[in-house]
Amino acid sequence: MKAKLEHILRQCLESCFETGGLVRTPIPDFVVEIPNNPEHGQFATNLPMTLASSQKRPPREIAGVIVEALREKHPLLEKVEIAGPGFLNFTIRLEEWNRVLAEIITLGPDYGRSDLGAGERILVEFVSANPTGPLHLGHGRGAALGDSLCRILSFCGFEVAREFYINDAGLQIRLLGESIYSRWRQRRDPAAPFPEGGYMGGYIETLASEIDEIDALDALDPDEAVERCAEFGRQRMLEEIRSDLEAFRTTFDIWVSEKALVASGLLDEVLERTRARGDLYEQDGAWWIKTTLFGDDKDRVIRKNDGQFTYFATDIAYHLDKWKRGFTRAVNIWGADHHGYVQRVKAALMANGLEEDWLSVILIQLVKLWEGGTEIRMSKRAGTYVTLRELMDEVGVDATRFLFLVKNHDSPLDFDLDLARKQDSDNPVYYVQYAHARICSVFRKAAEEGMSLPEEPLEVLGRLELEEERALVRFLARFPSLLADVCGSHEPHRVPYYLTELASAFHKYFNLGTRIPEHRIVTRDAPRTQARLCLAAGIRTVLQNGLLLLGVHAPERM
RNA sequence: GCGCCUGUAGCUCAGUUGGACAGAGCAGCGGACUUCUAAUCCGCAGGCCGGGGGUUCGAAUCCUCCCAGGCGCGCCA
Repeated sequence: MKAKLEHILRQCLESCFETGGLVRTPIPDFVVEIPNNPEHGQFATNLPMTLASSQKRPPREIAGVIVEALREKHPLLEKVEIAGPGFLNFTIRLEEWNRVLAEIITLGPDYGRSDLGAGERILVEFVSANPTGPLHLGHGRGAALGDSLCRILSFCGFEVAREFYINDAGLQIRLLGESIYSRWRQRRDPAAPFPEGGYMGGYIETLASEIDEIDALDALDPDEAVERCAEFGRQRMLEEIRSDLEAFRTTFDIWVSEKALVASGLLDEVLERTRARGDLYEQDGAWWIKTTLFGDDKDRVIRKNDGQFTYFATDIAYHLDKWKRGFTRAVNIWGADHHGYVQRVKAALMANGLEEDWLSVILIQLVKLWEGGTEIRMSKRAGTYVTLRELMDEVGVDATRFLFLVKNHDSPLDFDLDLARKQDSDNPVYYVQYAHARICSVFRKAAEEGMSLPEEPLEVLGRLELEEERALVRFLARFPSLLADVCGSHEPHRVPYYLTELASAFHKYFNLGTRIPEHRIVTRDAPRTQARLCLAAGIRTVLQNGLLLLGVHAPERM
């Protein structure tokens, strides 16, 4: 509806230009929005004010010209008013709103789907954990965010690829191997040394006993044995990560191995190209890339003086590989502790001829865990951290995902275990789910009374006479533009907020019937009941579609 | 020291990309079940939007300077 209105306004301006009512100028950026104050209409625009300077006329006068031009056409509009310093306030005809509701019922699971992305190919890389240990809460937050964003983008017509980058080339994997090998040796010789900075978690011991059963490490020299342990650990941890993510309802299309990437020779190609452009130089026996040419604060080493490539080098190669695979845009979801790398990666990509905004990086802040009013401190090195798996087992996937998604990614998240465990309405996920279950229950009741949805919703929707009902219809109409906004802002947290607000409006409406029987959905008045069932069906559809985009179930009973 | 993020009710956070009088949930107090599910709803109370200055018709939102907190500033990965 908002998009329609914007379109109408543009058309209207064009006709004002043609008739000479307004001087032809470029159309400025203006907004159509839903005012907080209902007295300001169902929609409002600041268009006249944005035109004031180029037209050299007072906003209210311009508004008058526009209103005059609108008056003739557009059956959509019930009322247009000039208000305040030069706003236009719109009221849409009731029939139009009812048409939207009828459409929601027809579209069902497709309501909100769009071709906004026009098939644009976009690569979303997220989680990308080192396969050196189980996933922790930070990964969970990234998984929920990335997965939900992907669901929304593809619902809106983007062709999305979900990718997990496996950091399996560096010293971390070697250290994993050493840690496992050490634990294996300690099974016989408790005095065997444990590597400095090694992985302390109990899962290392599990891996050690697993490998003991299938592999004769005794027969190998230590170096080979560590190698074997590393490969075994990598493999097992990847399996575990993959199955944990699947349990978390997060799947990936592509798993890229850093090791394979390094072996592919792409790195040499990148270096050659960078050298050819003159953005590579040697100093102190190392190779440097001139990232300062593209907004970085200092140049960066990509090959150390010992001949080893830095992590940064493979990162550049990796991102160029994404580009070569034909994606017109890339989104990375990183922990906020990596923010220092954003500019240098972008700089390196620009040095290779890419546009700066080809890559956008979403940084997610830390997750802190709270229980009984105190913070549970976690340390990966010491192996004292709560895993995503434990959290899922403890509070369930629905609550975990919802609580991760409900906050903006750039503010730190306090995860309250006590709250997450609660099976009541304090827990926002149940509040929303309950609204859905309640509607399902209403339909069961209606069926008992022999009532169901009408064949032709438009014939009965005129019976939605309560202001609460009409406001609900208008609220449902916002869903598509909400999703469009999320595609642009990469802020899925707006969806749970919207759903919570919708659930609240529904619960409020439902409760009208507890005092006044005529306000119940199912009454003896058949046409009115049918109209209200339409409304309930519309709400149910939006709740279902919205929850699905969050990866949260919509239960029929609770 | 430099860079990024954050600062809104006692607590946790929204705030439609600069709009009209600042919102919600929890916590507190007081109410509503012979019901389509009370996992719900209604009412009361609670604010110098960290602070100062600026930009304009208009600022929680943009600029600038402070203050406080988090994170990052390796030829580590």
